[in-house]
This record gives sequence, C-alpha cells and structure tokens, in this order.
Amino acid sequence: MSIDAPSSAQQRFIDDFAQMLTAWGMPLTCGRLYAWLLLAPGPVTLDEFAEALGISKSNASMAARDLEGIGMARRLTERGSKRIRYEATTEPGNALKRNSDILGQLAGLIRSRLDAVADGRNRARLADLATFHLALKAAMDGVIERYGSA
Amino acid sequence: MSIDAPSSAQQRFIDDFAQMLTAWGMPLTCGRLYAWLLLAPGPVTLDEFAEALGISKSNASMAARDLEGIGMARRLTERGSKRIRYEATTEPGNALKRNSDILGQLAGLIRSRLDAVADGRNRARLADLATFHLALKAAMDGVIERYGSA
DNA sequence: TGACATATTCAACATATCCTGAATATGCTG
DNA sequence: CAGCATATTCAGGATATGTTGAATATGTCA
Repeated sequence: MSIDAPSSAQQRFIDDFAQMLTAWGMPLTCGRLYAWLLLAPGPVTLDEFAEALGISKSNASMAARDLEGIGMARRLTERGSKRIRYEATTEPGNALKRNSDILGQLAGLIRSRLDAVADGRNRARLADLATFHLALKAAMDGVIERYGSA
Repeated sequence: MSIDAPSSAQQRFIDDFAQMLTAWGMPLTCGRLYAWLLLAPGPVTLDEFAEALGISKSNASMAARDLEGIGMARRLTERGSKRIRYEATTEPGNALKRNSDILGQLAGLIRSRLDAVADGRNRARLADLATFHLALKAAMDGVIERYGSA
C-alpha cells in the first residue's frame, strides 16, 4: 500500500549493494535497509521498510537499530507520534569509520601483546604490521574527515 | 607432538586477533590460522596447524587455501615431498587490499546504476558517495603501495 | 485513564555456515 | 608399479545466524 515501493531496477541495486557490504560482515538485511534509505524519496518508517523489502516488521526494527548503532542511519522522531522515520546519514564516512576503527584496534592489540607473544623476526614483523595499520587508518581518517563524517 | 605449540599468551592473541578480523567477514578459523602464521617460528604444515589450533586437518586445509586465495598466505613446496608449508605473506597490504577492492566495486556499482535507480537529491548523494569511495580507495592504495603489497 | 498506534522483545523456527572424519586423489621414492 | 605420506573433497552433523509472529512495552491523544 506504500506509494513508493522499489522498482525492479532498484530492487536489483538494493540486493547487489547489500551483497557487497556483506564482505565487511554486514548482515544482508542491514545492507538492504541502507540501500533503500539511499534510494527512497524520504525518511522511511519501519512499516515501509517491511513492505518495500518484503521482511517482517520486527526484522526491520532490529536491522534499523543495528544500522543506527554503527552510524549509518539516524532516526527522526515525529512530533505527536511514536512513529520513527529513518534516514541514511548523509555523511558518507560513517559507513566506513568502522573499518578505520578496526585497524586501530588491531594495531592496539598487536602493540600491547607484542612482547608476550613474539620475538626476533616475528616481533619485528608484527611491529611493522601495527605501524602499517596505523598509517592506513590515518590515511582513511584523513579522507573521511575531508568528506565529512557524523 | 609438535615442538612449537602456542603458549597460552599466544593462544589468547590468536583468538583475539582472529575475532577482530571477523568484523571484516573473515571466518574465525582463517583468522586463527593467519595469527599463528605471524607467531610461529617458521612456515607451518597442515598437521601443525591442526595440532596448534585444535582443529581437524581438513579444516586446516580449507582455511589455509582460503587464506592463500585472498593473498594473506603463500604456500611453500618442499622438494621431494607432497608436503606444503604455509607462511604469512610478509607484505602487509595483502590482507587489506580486499577492502580497497570492495570500495572500488561499490563505486562501480553505484556509478553504473545511478541513472536507473535515483534522481534529484538522491542521485547527487549517490554520486558523491561513489566519489568518496574512490577517494578512500586511492588513499588506501597509496599507503598499501608505500608499505608494499604482494 | 482508556484506546489507539507504533516499536521492541523474545522464543521458536528456518537457514546458512562451519567443522569433522572417512574416502579419495595426488605426488614422491625406490 | 607398490607403498607411503600428504592433501583434498565431500556428505553429514554441529553450530551460529537470521527471521518471524505473538506478546509486550511505550508513547500519544482525547
């Protein structure tokens, strides 16, 4: 009954896009929600998600909050209603900040355990790996900063 | 019977490290194999993997080849034996080139479908997203290049 | 407060993924 | 080639993950 169901080209885009995000460990449904947020004419309610994507409302609710939790969507409350609408965070960095965070965590893990787990060549290699991770993180954060994140 | 089983500190490192890689969609066992490759005193056979990590040999075989497939390990053949030893690719970029590739694919998907799936503000936002992905990819590739990859 | 609309939780189910042991294939030596 | 060592495949079982509908909670209005 929603006026704005995805066209078949949009459905294909939604599925392909989500499939790619899968490679970063994102559940397919989360990716589909996010893709639809990028295409929908405006902020989307949970019922609209459920209908547009052919999923249950409880599933939509959980996926939407996961998305919100990792900064890829934000919720808009409507005055005088319990209803929530979601929109994609327009700042594209949020989706990828996560990767940069993982790089930082990996580097942190390596550096904190370095002496306990390795020595000699392995120790040096691990130290290099941590340095590399941090350099990569810095580069990513620079771009994210430049294009905006929030 | 292997002389070089991981110490308990190493076991913790292996599990924590692998757990983090999980966030990029890597199966836990692959991550554990890779972590052990970073700590082991030298190239590792499948039997050694199986014992060091407490997994079956068939599992070790599959995980090792997955690692090889994404460029995080390489196999060393021993002359006069069918036995293979694996070592971590020392060039740290390989583990992360994958992320940069996904960015490129996402940008490609967006650009190729742009006109079919969006217009107006959404179209502009998607175009920006693709540009952002490519900028991020370029930054990552630069660092990877600088630190070496192969 | 009661009636309504909506969101959230949760236990059960469905599905995908991982792991294993047994069987098979491959490569090496003599 | 026979015999050995090792790797690989694969079907089945085990585990983890995703999905659902029903029940519950939350917020809003009159």
